[in-house]
Amino acid sequence: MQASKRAKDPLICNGAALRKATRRITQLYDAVLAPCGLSVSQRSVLVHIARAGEPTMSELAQAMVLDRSALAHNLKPLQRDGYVVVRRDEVDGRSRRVVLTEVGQEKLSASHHLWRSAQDRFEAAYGVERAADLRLALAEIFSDDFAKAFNRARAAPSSG
Amino acid sequence: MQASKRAKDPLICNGAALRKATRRITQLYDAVLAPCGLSVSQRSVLVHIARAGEPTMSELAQAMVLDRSALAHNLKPLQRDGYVVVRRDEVDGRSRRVVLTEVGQEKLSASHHLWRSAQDRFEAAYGVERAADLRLALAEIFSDDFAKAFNRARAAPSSG
DNA sequence: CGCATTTGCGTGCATATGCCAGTATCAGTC
DNA sequence: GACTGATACTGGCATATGCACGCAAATGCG
Repeated sequence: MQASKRAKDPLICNGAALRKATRRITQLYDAVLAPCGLSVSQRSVLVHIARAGEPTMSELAQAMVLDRSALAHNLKPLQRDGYVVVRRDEVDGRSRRVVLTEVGQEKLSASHHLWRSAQDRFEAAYGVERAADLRLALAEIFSDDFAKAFNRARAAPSSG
Repeated sequence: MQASKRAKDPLICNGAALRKATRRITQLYDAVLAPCGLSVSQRSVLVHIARAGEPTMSELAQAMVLDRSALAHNLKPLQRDGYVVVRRDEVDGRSRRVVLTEVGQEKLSASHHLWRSAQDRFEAAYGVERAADLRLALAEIFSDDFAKAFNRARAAPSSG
């Protein structure tokens, strides 16, 4: 009956399960973050920029496990709202560096307590330790090494 | 690596981690599924329809943890390609029932070995048991009960 | 220095996802 | 049987995501 019982079923797609969980968590976090006007997705971009300093488009896309063109699209609303600016790299004219503006930094700071609230709620429901373990598992999965291992792994000869 | 060490950091957003892992897995699975012309997302819709029989839009959306309007949009390419049809419910004229066509069933069957290949690769890299545990964790997270627990867990006291 | 290749991005198109407003339909009331 | 409220769905708008293709700039080669 329960979906949780069925989840052990090897016929359940890992990708579909991941997508469903992501949709749910995005909804829950977005609802909590709503008052500050940032979505989880948008806040994640600002966090990654702040973490990296002034990354190029490629560096930022790589860090976010995001397609370059998708990143370019995602930056548009953030540029429009004045949270980030993109400028040509001084050394390599092909590269663009993404920079967090003052307004963007303030917005990010202002979003922190709301994000913390959402995170706390998640961990109250799921468990602090379990959440940390989950993040570790997810970090392994989205790592470049994992993608390499996936692509190296030949499909197991199905019994038939 | 540092990335995996940092994942334990309580300042890492669970939502962002989930989104990154989902983007990665979607890319990996989609690449394997490409020959059959279905994406993980599209195949997941067909799987859920097959599993449910002839669900209404609401039932299908609920099962997929997907917004009703999002589901309606997602069905359009599948209708256009003749994999599903949507018809009014005989009893309740407001409801629409989503039905898998012959072509849709064949497409789903044809995609199975490709999906199995992707799933096997994932589990070769991540571990069969660990994958089953992950699906269980994800199923817990996207369950309605979890959403209720999340929404109950409020730090701020409600006036009433 | 001039040209072919490589590299870093942006654009256009298609799909994915969600919110809100509007429409159609059903159930209950008088 | 018309009015009222609830329910199921659709459409419009905005963002998210990725692929194919084209542009601009750096690099390698003669």
